Amino acid sequence: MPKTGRPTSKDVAHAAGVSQSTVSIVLAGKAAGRISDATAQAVRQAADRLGYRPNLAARSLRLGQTRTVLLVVPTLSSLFFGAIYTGAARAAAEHGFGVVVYPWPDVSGPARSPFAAAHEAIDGILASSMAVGVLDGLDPLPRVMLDSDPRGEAPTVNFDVAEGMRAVAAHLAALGHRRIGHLAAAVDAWTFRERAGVLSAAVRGRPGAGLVREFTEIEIGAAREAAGRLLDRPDRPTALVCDDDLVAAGACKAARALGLDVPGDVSVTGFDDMLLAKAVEPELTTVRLPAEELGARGMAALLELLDGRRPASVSLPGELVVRASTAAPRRP
Amino acid sequence: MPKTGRPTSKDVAHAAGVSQSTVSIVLAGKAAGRISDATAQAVRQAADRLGYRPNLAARSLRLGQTRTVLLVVPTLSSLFFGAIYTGAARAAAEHGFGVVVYPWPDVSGPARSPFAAAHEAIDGILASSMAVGVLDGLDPLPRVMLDSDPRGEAPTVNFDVAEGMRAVAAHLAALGHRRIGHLAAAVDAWTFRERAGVLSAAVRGRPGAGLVREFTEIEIGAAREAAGRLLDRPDRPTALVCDDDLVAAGACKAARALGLDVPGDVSVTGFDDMLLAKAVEPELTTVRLPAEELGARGMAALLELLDGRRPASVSLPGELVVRASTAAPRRP
DNA sequence: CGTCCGCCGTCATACGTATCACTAAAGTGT
DNA sequence: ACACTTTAGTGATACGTATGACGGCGGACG
Repeated sequence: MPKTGRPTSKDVAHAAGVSQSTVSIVLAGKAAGRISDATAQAVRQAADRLGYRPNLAARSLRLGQTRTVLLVVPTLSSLFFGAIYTGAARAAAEHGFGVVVYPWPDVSGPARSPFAAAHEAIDGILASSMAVGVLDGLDPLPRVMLDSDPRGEAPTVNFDVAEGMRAVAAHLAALGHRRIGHLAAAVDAWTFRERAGVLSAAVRGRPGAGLVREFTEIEIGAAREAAGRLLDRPDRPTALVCDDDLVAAGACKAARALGLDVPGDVSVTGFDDMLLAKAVEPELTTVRLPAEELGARGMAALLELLDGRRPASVSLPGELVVRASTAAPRRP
Repeated sequence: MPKTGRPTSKDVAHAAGVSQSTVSIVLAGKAAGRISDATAQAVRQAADRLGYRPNLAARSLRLGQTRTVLLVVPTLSSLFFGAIYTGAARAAAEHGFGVVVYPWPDVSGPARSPFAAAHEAIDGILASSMAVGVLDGLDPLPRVMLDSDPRGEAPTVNFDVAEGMRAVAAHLAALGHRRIGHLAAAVDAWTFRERAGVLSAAVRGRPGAGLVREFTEIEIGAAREAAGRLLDRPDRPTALVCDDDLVAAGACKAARALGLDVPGDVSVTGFDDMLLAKAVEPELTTVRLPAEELGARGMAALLELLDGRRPASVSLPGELVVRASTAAPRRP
């Protein structure tokens, strides 16, 4: 009967002339003081020769843990969440963990089957605040929240959007802008509420300054329309603060459509500093959010949590990047 | 001793007053003719009440399959591959399969551990042609290639880039362009070789037409430089054909930097029609590639393969989308 | 009345791993 | 020489599931 399928630890044991237990011990790196160097060498060689790799299902069953965590994000068709994934996956890999990602609601079929499927085989959850709805009714697995309200029960890893937004406001104030428009994301998430609150406060704090706000989906057409409404006002803002680079790109388009120059007639700022910010014309003044680092730090916190420790909540600074889309207003 | 951990099928059996086997049979949907309806009902109710969900590790161990497939792409920090993932994950979810994604080389640590980790627990591989290098030395798992040379051994699901590129060439020819520049992706992949070959042939087929080519990374700065080299030539092309929308955005920037108007002085075409194409100014004439559908069809093919059938290779048509970045040349 | 058959369900087992409890042999100290 | 420790390794078992081989219990049929 010819051998079929992948070699098991028993096969390795047979090949090396030892017991399966020994193989397990050696390959787990626990040979020190229990197995002689010679035997350990022989086992490793046999494993190598046979191309042995442990069966993860068996290991998971035995250990009661999967060394896999779930990442919940609204979508992966987005550079921002793609970067978060990349950072999270890298950090996880360094600790021998895998990441399965559940984009919600992108993949939500009629049933919640895809999530259910993923959910059975995970040890913990790393979730974006924007996907919080899907987390209801799940097992109380260890959980870390990304860019979410720090007052929640779970540890959080955040961007310091308040500081970023304050920097934007200060930058525009220094240029002499007094009528500010805010293109706010029509998404119910802590980060956007925070941005709106901080911007309002900053503008209110300056005598003679005013703020008007429109909400928009994070989509180019919608952003363009919303920006159009803002720019159509009799007291047209001289600067448009946008919650996202893509929205800012839409705002630039709206301005151009009205015959306005950016930044000559109206300044525009973005948020995120993804690839898009340098691809559009003019290049966007924006707040750089280190999304990949957010993912990595979030994963690190989750792994700490799984390890029984209590990770501290983290807040990553955003950095104002001044490019070509902001300037002093012509007629303040 | 208080119950700890998740309920098992044994717990359900106990609660329903039947054996564990019966629970397994009922919940697998194989009750017909073997278990009475009354008993089946009782089992299902007990399972529901306890919140039972099967342990996937145990199931995988028993069945020798994981109902999980691996998606290999160069990166997820890209709208294009993000869309492929989304399509693939949706198709997989419909069949109760999970997807674990391995972005390569984004997450490649010093060791190939992250991949190895993922690899142990999968039934098949769906791989982008641009990540082909990482596939060497793996178990001969069922495999479907995305956008790859159809002459390979594995089934492929492709874009018909030849047809798309021919449409671009015809569009530019109809506008009166004769000196064509090609900003080709400096990536060794079938799809780009195909594009270059088709464009060369199309231009060669028209008397009096000429083609110059520069290679570039798919990155905005590099694209800008390469486009600059093309536009600096004494016989400056009147149209720039780009292998990617991002490259096209770079080309537009280079043109503007030289004081050239797009499309007045030079036409530019992109490829992919991702979000970027409508965010830049002018909006790009490009070839729409249905990336999400590619992912979905690829996954469907892989699932067929896992089911023992032999999936047919597929070629998805790309569609020319004419927007504002192309026009007749001023001085042909 | 004996036998056979369909129905309903249980028993036992194996998947591959990690680990606890144990043993046999060799070394150590007095 | 004896008790004791250290070294090197083995045996047995459990994790939770799916399934092939059985078994009891009616009713139907000859």
